[in-house]
Amino acid sequence: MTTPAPNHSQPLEAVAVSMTPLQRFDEYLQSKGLRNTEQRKFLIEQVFNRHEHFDADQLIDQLPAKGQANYVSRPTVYRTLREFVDAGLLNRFELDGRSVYEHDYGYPEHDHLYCTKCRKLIEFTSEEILQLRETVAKRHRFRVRDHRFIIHGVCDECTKLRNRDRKQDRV
Amino acid sequence: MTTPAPNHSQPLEAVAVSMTPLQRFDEYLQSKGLRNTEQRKFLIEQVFNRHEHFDADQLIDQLPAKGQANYVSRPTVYRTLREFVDAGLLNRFELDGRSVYEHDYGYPEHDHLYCTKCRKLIEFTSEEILQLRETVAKRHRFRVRDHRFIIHGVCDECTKLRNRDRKQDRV
DNA sequence: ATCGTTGCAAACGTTTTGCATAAGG
DNA sequence: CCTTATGCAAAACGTTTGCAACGAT
Repeated sequence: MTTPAPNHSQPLEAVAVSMTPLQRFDEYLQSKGLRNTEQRKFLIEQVFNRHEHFDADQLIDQLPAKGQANYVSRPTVYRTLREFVDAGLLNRFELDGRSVYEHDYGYPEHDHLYCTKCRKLIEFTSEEILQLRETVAKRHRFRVRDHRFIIHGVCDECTKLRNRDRKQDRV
Repeated sequence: MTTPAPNHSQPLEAVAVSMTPLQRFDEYLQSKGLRNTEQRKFLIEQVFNRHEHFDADQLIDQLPAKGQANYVSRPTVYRTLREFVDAGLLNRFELDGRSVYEHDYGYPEHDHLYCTKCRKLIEFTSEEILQLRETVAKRHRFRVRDHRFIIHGVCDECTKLRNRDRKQDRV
């Protein structure tokens, strides 16, 4: 399994919101006639506990194992992640052929730099990108829902590491 | 299987190149000490025959079936697509959890609008996106290799279709 | 003659499904 | 009580791999 590094060097500031993720999820469930179960409450807690990019496997690894308290089965994790996305709590995008999730609710819109060496995702915001998006969409009479912009390359730390290794090779 | 529509409404103009894809692939193979087989020659022909976005399954569907002349097995198709990408003939990107390919060699850099209704990919070029990419990368001391920018939404045709359906509903 | 390539079958990793049981409202 | 949610097992999906036979140079 490939696992992207869950950190990001420059955390963006949270946007002020009136409800906690749990409250907002409750509202979503009620509006849909769905139920808030122990598993869902527990997963909300686990997911919004810390701000990180993660995939389903990384989340499952951090959950209690089978037999332990608060165990949640793999299918339920997948089903619940989908609910979180539908509820607007999480953002999903594809990276290296699997789904990666990040906080959406109460978090500013942003895009990513992706280091192909250490698999770190670095967030950045850009106002121009939204303008550009609108310009292009208008030109094609296209109704924009959202976008994905990801810049692939090598981050500063990995570049430095590589340079250091090269120097050592020469000695 | 999900299959994106293979057309794109406004084809970009080909860039002038000195070699055909086959010639360029031959050069690549020789530089790597690899061999050009019947299967590879046939796949080059099939892939560069028409300009479309396609995934592995769509390509395989268009190839002769098992038992017929020029049959190429599924693993070989996958292995060859990878070679084409390595050789710079094709571009690969992820869409809805699978790999999509498009011509790279002799074709200008561009990004995509993706209609989530009809799954059509529409190409567009933007000079600002490269500038923006550089600005962001410099700010994070990031070494850019490339980027993916895809705008999700609904294309003009699908919007018109929907409006027409709504009108009919009212009658 | 060598060594890369092919087709087959089987595996892979991720995600989804059918179904019987459990539990929220 | 009614319906949604869960866990289990198994399937689905796109893709990759090991290997023996084949074929290009």
